[in-house]
This record gives sequence, C-alpha cells and structure tokens, in this order.
Amino acid sequence: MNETDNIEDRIAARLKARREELALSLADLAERSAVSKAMISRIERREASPTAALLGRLCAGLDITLSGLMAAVEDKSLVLLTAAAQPVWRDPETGFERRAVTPAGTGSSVEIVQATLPPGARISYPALPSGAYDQHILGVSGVLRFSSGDDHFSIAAGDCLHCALDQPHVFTNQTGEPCRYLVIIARRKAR
DNA sequence: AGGCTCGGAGTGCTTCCGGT
DNA sequence: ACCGGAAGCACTCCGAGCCT
Repeated sequence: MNETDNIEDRIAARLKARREELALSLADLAERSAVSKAMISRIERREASPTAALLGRLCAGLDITLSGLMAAVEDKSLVLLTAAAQPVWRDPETGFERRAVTPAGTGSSVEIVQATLPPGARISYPALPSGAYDQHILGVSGVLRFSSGDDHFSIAAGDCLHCALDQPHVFTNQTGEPCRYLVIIARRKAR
C-alpha cells in the first residue's frame, strides 16, 4: 500500500468530516477559505492534490491548524508513535515535507511537527482565529527565515521563536541547504 | 396524494496561469 | 509545448414548498 496515498485519503476524509461537523456547504467553505467550491469538492474526492498553501487556507476556513488536521488523520490507537509510523506529507509544489511527530488521541493540547523546507522553498499560511493558538519554532538544521506581519526572523539550529498565529506568516528557506525545524503548536484553553 | 417549481448542493467541463 | 493546480460557469440531482 502506498503510504502517501493513504495519508492523502485520510486528509481528504478529515477535511470533509470537519466541514460537515461545522455544517458548512461547499459554497460556505469556499467563501471562508477563498478556495473555489469545485476545488474543495475535488480535494474531498481525491481528484486533486492540494498544495500546502491551499491546505493552510482550507484549515483557516475550518478553524483548525494544519497540525490539528494532520493529528486528526493519525491512527488513534497509537500512543507510542514510532518514526516509521509517523504520517509524512509532502507538498507536491514546493517539496516541503511535514512529519506529524505527536501521537493522536492523547488529549494533549500540544502538537509537534518536524518540517523540512527544501532550498529556495516558501510556504505561506493565513491568520488563524485570534488567541486560539500559539506556536514555538525550534531550528534543527539549516537557517529558516520566518516572517509574520512586519516582523522577520532568521532561525538557526538551536534557536527558538515564540509567536501567535493571529497574523499571516511565511516560512522561507533562502539558503542552498535543506532547512529542518520543529513546530510546537499549543491550543490555548478557552476562558 | 401526486405533480410541478424553485433553490441549494455538488459535480463536470473548460479555461487560465505558472512552472518546467 | 506540456503538465498540473486552480477558478469559473453550467449542469444535474434532490429535497422542500406549493398547487391542484
């Protein structure tokens, strides 16, 4: 069985389930995410492979993080998630690789993702609902360029940046070497 | 109860655009 | 030139409401 196909099947199923959970029609989600309803329909039926940017917009429209989406498609029976079992998703457009490190189904509000950004690649994400999430970015290897609003940072191995997700943000690798980093996303508790 | 109309939801087809 | 992602338009399907 093809592992990539499998995860994409589950992403498609999870996107549809989340949309139905919110009682949104294709047109509703299209308006919220700025993705056409025809495209959303195709993604849900696995007729199209969404890019990271597109998935980010869909997640924003569904009020979830990309991490939340990925965690939801993991096998909930696993507590110890071995490296071999961790779902890996690759953006067909940029080659950006995303490994969901944290096991699903633990009830934890923290999600950890190991990301690898190829040389020259750029990934942008829209803002998420204000105050719902915050994020730490820990450099592992290479140098990551992170921009949020008017703020720009270079994150090298061992550097750790904290930021909220209530502004559009961009990850860029401006170097000639792959850049690896960890993203730790915490869901803030409702008051 | 059965038939008709209308509107919303989802899908198919076509076109455009950017990258290779 | 070719390919794949994305959007727009038009079509079909289906359920609700209305009329006879």
